[in-house]
Amino acid sequence: MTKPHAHRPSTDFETRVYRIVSAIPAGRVMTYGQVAARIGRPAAARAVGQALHRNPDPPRIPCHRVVDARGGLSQSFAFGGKTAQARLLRAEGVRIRAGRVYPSSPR
DNA sequence: ACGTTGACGTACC
DNA sequence: AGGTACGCCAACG
Repeated sequence: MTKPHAHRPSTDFETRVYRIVSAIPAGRVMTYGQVAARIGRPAAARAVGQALHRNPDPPRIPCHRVVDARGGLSQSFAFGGKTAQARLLRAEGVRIRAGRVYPSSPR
C-alpha cells in the first residue's frame, strides 16, 4: 500500500527536509543552505525554505531551528514572525540579538 | 506545460 | 556596512 490517500502529498524532497530538520537537537540551529546541502542539493536552500513554509507538522518539525546564512530569523515565521521564532530559540538557550542568532551559535 | 512565487545565497555596487 | 541584483530549486495555479 503505497499511500492510500495522503492528504499531504509530500515529495521526496520535502520528506528529506522534514526528516533532517526533525533531527536538529534543541539549542542548535541549522541554515537553509546546510539542510539543502545535506539533501544533496546545495543550491536548493530556497526550496528548503518553501518546504518549511509548508511544514505539515509544526510541533513535530522544529522549523524554528532553521535560520538563514547570517543567522537571521524568518520574517514570515508562522504567527508572530521573528518574535515567535526568537522566543522559541531563547527558550532553548540560543542567544538572539537583533533578530539573529549569535555568529558562534552551535550549528 | 509554462510562468509565478518564495521562511535562500552570493556577488556586486 | 548596507542595499540591490541575479541565480537556484521545487511547489503551485
